[in-house]
Parts: sequence; C-alpha cells; structure tokens
Amino acid sequence: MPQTIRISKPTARRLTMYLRVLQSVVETGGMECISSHQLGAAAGVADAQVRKDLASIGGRGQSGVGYRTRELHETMRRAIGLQKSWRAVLVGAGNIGRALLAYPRFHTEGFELVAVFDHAPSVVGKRVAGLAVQPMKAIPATVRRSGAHFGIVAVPPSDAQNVAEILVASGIRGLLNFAPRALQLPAHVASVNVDFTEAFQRLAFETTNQSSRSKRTTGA
Amino acid sequence: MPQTIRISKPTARRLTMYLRVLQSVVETGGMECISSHQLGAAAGVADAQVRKDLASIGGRGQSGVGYRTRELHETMRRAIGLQKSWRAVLVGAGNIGRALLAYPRFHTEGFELVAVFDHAPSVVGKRVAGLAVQPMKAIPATVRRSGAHFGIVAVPPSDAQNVAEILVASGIRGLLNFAPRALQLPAHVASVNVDFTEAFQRLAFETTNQSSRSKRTTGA
DNA sequence: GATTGTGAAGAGCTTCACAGCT
DNA sequence: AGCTGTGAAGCTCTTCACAATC
Repeated sequence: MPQTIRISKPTARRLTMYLRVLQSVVETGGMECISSHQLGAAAGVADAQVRKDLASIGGRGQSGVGYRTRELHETMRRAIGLQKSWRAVLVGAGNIGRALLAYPRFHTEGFELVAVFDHAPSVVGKRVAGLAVQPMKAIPATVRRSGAHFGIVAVPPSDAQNVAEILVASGIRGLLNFAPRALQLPAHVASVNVDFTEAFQRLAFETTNQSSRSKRTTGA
Repeated sequence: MPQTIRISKPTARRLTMYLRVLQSVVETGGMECISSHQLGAAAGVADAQVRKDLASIGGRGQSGVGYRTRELHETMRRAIGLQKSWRAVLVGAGNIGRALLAYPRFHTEGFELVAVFDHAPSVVGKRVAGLAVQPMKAIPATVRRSGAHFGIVAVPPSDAQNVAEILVASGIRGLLNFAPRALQLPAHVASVNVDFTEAFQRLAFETTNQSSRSKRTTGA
C-alpha cells in the first residue's frame, strides 16, 4: 500500500486545477517540464504553494528545471483517484441530467454512465446517452448489479433527499447533487453539490463586495 | 451607507447555505424563530459558527429564543447582494445554457436574463427562454444598451477566454464560467466557475480518501 | 432552561525566505 | 542563474467555553 499522506481539502481543490492545466499541456504535446511558477501562474496560485501541494502527493521536481509534465500528470491523476474507472448512475433525465451527459470529456475522464432513471412514465423506456431510461423502482437492483460507485441526483429539490436515501441504501458510495438543497447523509457517503443558484449568489456577493484580493474566485 | 464589515469567503459561502434553509422555512410558513443550533443542523455547520456568521452581517438574535426567520432572511439577502435585480446575458445556447435557464427559481432569485448569444448561424434568430438568439458580434452593443451586470459563459473551452474578454470589454462586471478552463481576468471582474468535471474529480477524491470528518462536503 | 454573543485558545492554511541542488 | 524543498513566521478560520440575557 502506498503512503497514506493526508491531503487537505484546499490542496485537493488546487490539484484539480493543476490537472486541468497539465492536461492541456500534455494533450497539445507541449513542454517536457513545467516549473512551479509556470504551473501556478496558469492556475492562479503562488509558486511556493504549488511546490507544497506537489510535494504532498509525492511529486518530485528537479532543481533548476521543474517537474516532468507527463510524470506529474500521472501522479496527480492517481492522487485524485482517477486511476480507476468510476461507474455512475443518473437519476433524473431532465435538462440538467442531459446537459451533464453532453459535457465534453465526461467519458474520457475515467467516469462511465451505466444507468439512467426517471420518475415520469413518459420518459421511461426512452434512450438517453445510449441507455434506456429505467423507472425509479429499478434503482436498488440495477445499482447493485452494476456495482455503480456514484449517484447523480438531478431531480427536483423536493425529491432529492428521498432519492439520495434510496441510492445510499442501494450501496452507492458518493453523490453528485444538483438539487439546491443540503442532503442529510451518513458519514461514509461522500457528496459534492453543484448548485447554479448558489453560484449566482456567490457572483452577486463578489460583485457587490469588490473584493480586493482577486484570488480564489474559483468554485466547483 | 451601511457598515462596511468584511465578510470572509467561507462566511459568504455558508450564508448562501443558510439562505437556502431559511428560504424553505419562510416559504412553507414555518417557524417564527430559528436557533443557531437548528439552522446549523440543517446546513451542516456548528452552532457557534452560525452565530459568528450571523453577527458578521448584523443579524441579532434573542437569548433563549433564536433569530426571527423573516427578518433574518431579509438581512441575509441584503448581505449577499440580492436586494437588487441583476441582469445577465448568456453566451452559448447549447445544452448547458439551456439547462441553466430551466433551473427552478432562476428568475425569482433576483436574476434576469436579458440576452442570449450564439456562434452558430443555425441557432441565431431562434428563441431561447423567450429571447431571440443574437450573433456574437452583437455582444458589445447589446450588453451596453441593456446595462447587463453578469455574463454567463457556456461555450466550448477553446472559446471561453475569447468570449470572456469580449464581455469584459463590453462592461460586464462578473462572469459565471461553465467552461472547464481557468479564465485570465482583470482584478475588478468577479468570476465563479461551475465545472462538472471538477465536481466529479472532487467526488472521486473524497470517495477515495474516506475522509474522517464529513463536514464541508458541499461545493458550489 | 434555552440561547445568544464573544474573547481566547486551537487548528489549519499560506506566505516568506533561503539553503541547497543542477 | 534558475528552481526546488522546507522550516518558520504570519495569518485566517474554527472551536471552545462561559458570562449575559430572555
């Protein structure tokens, strides 16, 4: 088993930003090496911070040169947990669910959609992203059979908690919640909220309070 | 002018969570008063933290009783910057843009969509959310005429920086960025990123590192 | 008895600065 | 000269604890 270093939340968040930068560098066949200064500039982070973050996941650089991009890219994907392929199910085949599926690179990032569920009889049976939409009652059996890791909650707020509980009871380990509502979950289930309303409110706040330091304008 | 207290980023983020709780309490005609403990439980925050946050925006409670819900709701909306109505323009009428418009309460939250732009000639002229889609070249004139405050960037990553610069040059004060790419912006322009890819990566990370403390699983 | 408001302590994160390596 | 790795300082945020209040 590899070293079990503690990666803090702020560090984890920045790692995803570095990854995005590295990904475009690697894809375009750019630089062999990148310095903490360069990486930081692209991600909006101080260079010393970048070095601390990279050190925390075991990334080693070369004095006077920087970090080897391909190698760092791999190390980073492993640290974030993208070395394995995650299976996800989508609950709610409405606008938000479909927008998510249309998102570029959803599949190439190590995530695989294995089932779609919806409440409305008019939608059940139709195909979304190549999958036949199943009725809600099929959730437990399908989740168990497929061994899905994540559940994507893209239903109206009033149904969100209920759907979340069904997913958790079916053995899901993490939830991506699009409903503008905080979910009450057992501690062993991870969850990340994506809430457009909240994003707008943050924008309103930041615009109102012309914040002096312009760092960390980045959200999820 | 009211007191210009500094509200920290973490506090601002929690305020939006409290607001969500309060909103549902007020809407359902629930409790007259709410204690810091109750509000905290619903939002996943410690009670002392809630009191500090509320104190920072001038919310005053009553010992032994709590905070008056309606009053607190108003104070909070004002602190976040929702007392005024913000005008926004959408650039990119694809899946993501449309999903956003379909989001519940988009209009009732103090935000108003005043224009939609798209690059594709096949989309220009069509109606989205009751607005005729305009070509990209119309951005500067329309933004200026409408006095829009925010720009919603819902275009492919390769176009995002370019679109952002056009919006900024047209007088936009804040950007909601859906492209999975960090935007380079002048300091006076606020920006909030909503990145599904990043959300998934955070979920992968949290699921991998079965984090002991389950707080702050909440994202944007 | 329940709950607020807050100073003080504690924990965590970021920045600084510089020795050491290439 | 350029860059990394890191101890130490500085700063911010959170938790604790309790007197004051209703």
